[in-house]
Amino acid sequence: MNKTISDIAQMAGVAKSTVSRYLNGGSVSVKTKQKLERITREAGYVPNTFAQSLKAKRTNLIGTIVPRLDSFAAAQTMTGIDEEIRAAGGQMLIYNAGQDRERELEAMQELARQKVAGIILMPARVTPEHLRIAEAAGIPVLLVGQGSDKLHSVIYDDHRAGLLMGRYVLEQGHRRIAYLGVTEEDEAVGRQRKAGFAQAVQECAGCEVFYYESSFKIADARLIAERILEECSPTLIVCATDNIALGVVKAAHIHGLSIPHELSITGFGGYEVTEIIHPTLTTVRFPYFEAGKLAARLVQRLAAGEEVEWQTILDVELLRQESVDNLNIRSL
Amino acid sequence: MNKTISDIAQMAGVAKSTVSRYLNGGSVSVKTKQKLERITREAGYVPNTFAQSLKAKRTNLIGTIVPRLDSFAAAQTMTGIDEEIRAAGGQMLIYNAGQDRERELEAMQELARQKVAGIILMPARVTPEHLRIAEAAGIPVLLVGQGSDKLHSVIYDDHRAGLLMGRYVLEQGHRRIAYLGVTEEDEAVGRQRKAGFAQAVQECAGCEVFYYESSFKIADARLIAERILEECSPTLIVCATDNIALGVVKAAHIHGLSIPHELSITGFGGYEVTEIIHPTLTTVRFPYFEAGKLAARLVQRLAAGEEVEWQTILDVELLRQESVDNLNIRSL
DNA sequence: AATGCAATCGGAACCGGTTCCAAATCGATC
DNA sequence: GATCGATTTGGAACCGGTTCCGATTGCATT
Repeated sequence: MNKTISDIAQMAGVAKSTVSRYLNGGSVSVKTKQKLERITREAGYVPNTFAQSLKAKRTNLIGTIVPRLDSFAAAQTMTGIDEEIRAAGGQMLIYNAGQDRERELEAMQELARQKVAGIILMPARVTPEHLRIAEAAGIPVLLVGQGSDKLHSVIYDDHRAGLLMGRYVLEQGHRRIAYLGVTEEDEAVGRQRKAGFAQAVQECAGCEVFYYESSFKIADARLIAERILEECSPTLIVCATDNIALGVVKAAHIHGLSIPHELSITGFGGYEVTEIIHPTLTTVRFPYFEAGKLAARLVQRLAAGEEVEWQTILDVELLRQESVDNLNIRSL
Repeated sequence: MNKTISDIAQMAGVAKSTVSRYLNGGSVSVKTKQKLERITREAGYVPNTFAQSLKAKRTNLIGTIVPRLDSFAAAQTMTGIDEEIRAAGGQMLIYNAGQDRERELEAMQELARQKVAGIILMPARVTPEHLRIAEAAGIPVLLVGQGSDKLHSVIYDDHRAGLLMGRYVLEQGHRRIAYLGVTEEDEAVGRQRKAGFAQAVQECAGCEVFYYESSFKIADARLIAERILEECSPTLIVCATDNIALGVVKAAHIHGLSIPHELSITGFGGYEVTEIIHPTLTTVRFPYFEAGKLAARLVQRLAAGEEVEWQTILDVELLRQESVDNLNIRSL
């Protein structure tokens, strides 16, 4: 049913090499060019991608491995990647790892099998296994969100994000603070953000901080928040992600605590929802979309054999909104 | 650098047809089986997908065309599709149409070119162009969210959703209501939901309803909400999507209106955020995830040449939450 | 009209698999 | 040890393109 290049060649009475040359802009006489134009159009000819890739030994696909599809950060990053790749005439193949390291590794191998031009990976943690597979794959692998000294990466300044947030809330007069973080297995979110925050705390005398840990899920965060409220009744809870902050907001509502007067809350991420809820959530904006665009550009340059910067650190921005009370004013 | 089947054959001292047979579970003696097992492992052989697909003339890819990547509904649906396809050993290729009909059509053609096994399409509207391309593509196309008498589809009971919501809010005593909908070009969201709601209104005497229209964007909804509040000061605003409802919630906060006592608000969708915000949003839950799973199953069966039900209507569920005031109690 | 050069074209090989068919091998039986 | 049938194997064709190379054609020049 679908026409092949040989069919076209036969219909036009030329060799298939001529048809191929016509299709790829090789030297073809005006006469045959016109004839082939007509025939390919009438026959509705579309070249077979596999045959092309088989010969070319490559594709214009960029594989993207995301931890999950239904997260704001992942969605924004994917949108950025997609926009950039499409502009360059390529395509994005999305692989959902479902927050499972095994599947992340499988995905890399599978994408390598499919000879994608490059892989963009958003891992929770970079393990030696990742490096091994990336090396064996023989195609460029670029990390987003987590750095590595062995792979190219686009990362956020998580340390500075923590520092900015820490300094800001201390400025606002908070001295009894709970930090609700995530596992330290996550270098960027788990360690760096916390480290930045801890540095800010160190710069300030007489501040008591209680560290807690949650998963990335809203429901989990909410449960831990209840424990925090019982155990140490802080004036503020700094949450490692906006989603965690949403869980804490929920817990505060349930406890009947008004935000920010009875409990201040902050997040990290800059999710759209932070501006929608009331009060709006003070957070640090991470440029997910821009990271996606940049990652796509870089991985395409890598695929083309160019040298690119080893690591790009994207800047973050503190968004001062309504969920943090200014204790200085109140105590006047 | 990458080994081919011929390399393996040479190393093992057999014909490449034997290697192929070994790989695909054909009849091979125990001895050569063991030898090939060892050699393929040591050589790290991985078959070339293109060569396989070229011969097989098909892939195990399912193409998914979404209107946008950063929407709750799309993310949930994609997650469902992905889960189901992965379980069947297939893969999902995501195409982001960016809410642009032209790109939707392009995507269909491009996916057809790549000989995907089937296409899952989430269109805002089904046009004759869609049907034409779907027909020409020669591969199964399944719609999610919008129906058509020419294509297989998985849809939601939008009419019933509107009806349920309408009846519920009328039960709660609301008689001065604004309905903030979307363009009627969108058959499901724009027409059916509104029609269901309108039917409920018809069943009830003495109810005044004001119809407005917004885009799907939170920011737009917020602007229109301000106009609604000025123009007709309803006791309740029924919004065609949860995102629109979020925009209205925002506007209400800005106007200092307390929800639900001074203004009740409802949405449609059942986005996660509706349970997080305070007050929680009364809405109708749409089974996006289940729709994705079902769509994936169906499109795979279609790809296998099986007959499947032409249209599946998934049921919706009213979620009574806190954003609707019960006027009956108040007026006692 | 013969010559030379560039533009155009056809044929064949190749990419890396799968599959068909015929040939070779094997073990069991007589 | 010859015969038979079942297994196993090798060879070749094929999928649908691209590309190399040599042959043909066209055109301008002498």
